[in-house]
Amino acid sequence: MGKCSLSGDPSCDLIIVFETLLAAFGSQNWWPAEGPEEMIIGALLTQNTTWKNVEKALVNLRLDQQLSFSAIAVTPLTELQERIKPSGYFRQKSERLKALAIAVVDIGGLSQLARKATPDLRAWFLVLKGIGPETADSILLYAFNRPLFVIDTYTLRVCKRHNWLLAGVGYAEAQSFFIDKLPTDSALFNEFHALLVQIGKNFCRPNRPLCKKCPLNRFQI
DNA sequence: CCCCAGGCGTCCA
DNA sequence: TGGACGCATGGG
Repeated sequence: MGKCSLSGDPSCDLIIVFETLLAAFGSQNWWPAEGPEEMIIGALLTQNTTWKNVEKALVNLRLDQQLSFSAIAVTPLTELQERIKPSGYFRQKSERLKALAIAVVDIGGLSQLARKATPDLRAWFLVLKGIGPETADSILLYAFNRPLFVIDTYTLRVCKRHNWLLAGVGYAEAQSFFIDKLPTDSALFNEFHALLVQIGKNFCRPNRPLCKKCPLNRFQI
């Protein structure tokens, strides 16, 4: 329990924010996927895209027995495009997803990847086109159980709306804001991020003033 | 009609 | 190094 870095009030700790969110929304049990491969595929498809549209693409892939890297690695690009079309950017995403699948297959699967990735697992993913910091951290946290805090548009928006972070703050600084104040705990990071998405969806619409009903209002500066 | 969604790569100053 | 812009479908 660090001292309060949110507002100067020692009672106002990020852990208290977490407890408040957990009480408001309950355990989220993320990521919504059957296994690590499905999780990673979903992570790529959900970039700047609603999860509802991603689910349609995942259904298409599942029905065609294509919800695995081994299948995607050898599927024709045009077929892959048809399956993932509902999740948008299908030309870009199909190329990137197939390249990722081939890379994973080449290294011998996810368990081999976890052992052999150099210089480390995060860097291995970041080299691939279409995998940036958020997608890489999501994969590490939700597929590999590594304690990295994921920063997405919801998280950034919530932090800035409540004045925890300044408007210009980017990914790395926002990530430090959380990991520097929290115990290194992948289960905590997992649940916390999922809860921040919930608060973002429900009480933090873009280009709008602070929502009066937001459960986090007592943590403002 | 508008804006938005669980980003990222490229380009340009 | 950082801010615009394109990518694309589907929903409110």
